[in-house]
This record gives sequence, C-alpha cells and structure tokens, in this order.
Amino acid sequence: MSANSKLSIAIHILTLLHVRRPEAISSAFIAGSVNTNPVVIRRLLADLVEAGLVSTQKGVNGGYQLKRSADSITLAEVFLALKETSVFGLHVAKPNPLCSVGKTIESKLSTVYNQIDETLLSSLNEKKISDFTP
Amino acid sequence: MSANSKLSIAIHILTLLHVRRPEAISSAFIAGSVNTNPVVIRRLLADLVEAGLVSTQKGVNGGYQLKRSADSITLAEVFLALKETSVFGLHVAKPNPLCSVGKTIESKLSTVYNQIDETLLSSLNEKKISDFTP
DNA sequence: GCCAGAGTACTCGGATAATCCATGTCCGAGTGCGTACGG
DNA sequence: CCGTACGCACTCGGACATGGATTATCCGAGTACTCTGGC
Repeated sequence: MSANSKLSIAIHILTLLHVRRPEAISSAFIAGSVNTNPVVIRRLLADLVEAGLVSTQKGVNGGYQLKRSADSITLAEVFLALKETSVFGLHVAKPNPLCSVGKTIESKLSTVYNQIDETLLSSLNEKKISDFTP
Repeated sequence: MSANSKLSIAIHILTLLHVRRPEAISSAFIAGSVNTNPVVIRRLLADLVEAGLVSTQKGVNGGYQLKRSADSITLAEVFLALKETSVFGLHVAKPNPLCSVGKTIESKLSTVYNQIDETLLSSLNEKKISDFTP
C-alpha cells in the first residue's frame, strides 16, 4: 500500500466497525472488505488502539470495536493517530549548512508546512467517521 | 528519499537556481547543497524541465537555469509539476463491492479528498519560490 | 601574430546493480466456548 | 441432573522472509573551452 493510502484504509475500517456495532470484528473479516492482508489491518489498528479510538479483544468472538461514537471521531483525530505528522516531509538528509540556501531552507519550509498542516487539520476536523456510512 | 520530501527538495533546488541566477548550476553542485546524489536531483529536475520551470544545457558551463522569475512560481505549480496528484491516496486494491461499506467508500473518500486538495492547492498558491531566499 | 581544427574536460540522460522499506508468512500468547466426567 | 475442569478453536501481536520501489553507480551523447600546429 502506498504510504498515503493509510488514511483511506483507516477510515474504511472505522466505518465498518461503526456499521457493525456492537459486534466485535476480526481482522480477517475487515481484510475481506478492504481487500488486503489481515496483517495490514492489524498493524494499522494497533495505532488506532493506542490512540484510544478502538478496543481490542483476543480469543473466540474477539476482534475490534469502536470505543467512541462515530459522529464524535473526526478525520483529524484519525490522521494524527496514524502518526503522519505532516503531509510534506522535510529533507531526509540534512542540507549542507555551508550553503546559504541549505542553511536556512529547513526552517523556512517548516514555517510554511506548519501553516499548511493547520489548514489541512481544520479541513479534516470538519469531517467525521459517520459521514462515511453507506 | 521518502515520497513526500520531493516537494522540499524541489523548492530547495529552485531557490538555489534563483539565488545563483543567471549562472547555470550543475546537478553535482545542487546535490552538494541538498546533500544527496546528483541522480536524484536530475530525476526531480526532469519533471521541472518538463513543466517549463527550468531549462537545461549540456556540456561545459552547462547545467540548470530558472526559466521564470522566482516570484512568479508558486508552490502549487511546483507541486503539480511533480505529478503528486493528491496528498491522500485511495485504496491500492479495490474494496470488496459485496460489502456495503466497501461498495461506497471510494466515492465518498474521493469527494472529501477533492475538497481537501482544493484547499491545499489554494494554500500552496499563496507561497512563491522567492519566499525562500535566505 | 592569427586562425583553424582536433582533443579534452565537463555536463545531462538513460540503463543497470544495490539497498531499503512495505508487504506477506509464520509462530507464539491469550481467551472463551464446548465437552466430558464426576458428584 | 448439575457443576467443574480440561481441551480446542479462534483471535491478536510480534519475529522473520520476500518483493517491489527507491536510490546509487556506470556508461553513452553532446557541447564549449583550450591547446597546438600551420600559415
């Protein structure tokens, strides 16, 4: 899965948990709907569990359940839960500080990216999981 | 380089070309400032050349040059030149159409993502390459 | 002294190897249900 | 007939291979400067 499709899959999962509520859903079942491998689902759900959006239960009749109501979960929360700190990444290797551009570019980029991220998060904040129910 | 750092590097390059104008700059020199491999620079610049932002010249004293003024190039243009169509990707594998959620999720996601992309592009449109000069 | 021509150095661009990350497979840990046995 | 205890099936979660994509190296094509030789 390309890195930036994680949000799509996360939304898909949460919508599914919402529709099936209060049933506990297994990663295998979710994978069948998303059309991918159960491990991908589990890895992604680990982040959502950590963020407190989902609860998990091992064993027979176990699986995943929404911990909160679907209309209280915004896409911004989901996005942050996935630890995708910013849509744009800075340089992987530090630019050359001996170059006048390289020395200053990262701080200037950060400023711009922070503004953009704020705008993006406020957009994401207006959408809820319940908006995706069929 | 992680996929989403391409914009950072592109901005870095264009800023460098602007500062050094009207000199022709080689990919090796740029790579020294960005701190990566010249091939990475060349591949990225191929997109910018194709988009008409940069001109290229082989041979001695050759290199890359800005074709337009730095204050006329917006980040939105650069972003589009890199062919990064959207910050968020849809599912790589088609969701299961037999599932009610899977059947409708992609069109709902597209609607939301399109709105977000518009917002993002208008943000990017307000910033220019000249904003990054040291 | 001046001009011409060949050589050389430097550049981009594409083809090929190497590395890295995401994905898939496997196995262990934990839980709840079902069943069987004893009272 | 009822209760308890054991076994089994099903689930998540982490460790280890595998494949594709990104990155780095190599080689070819093109251009301009320079140097040398002849006039």
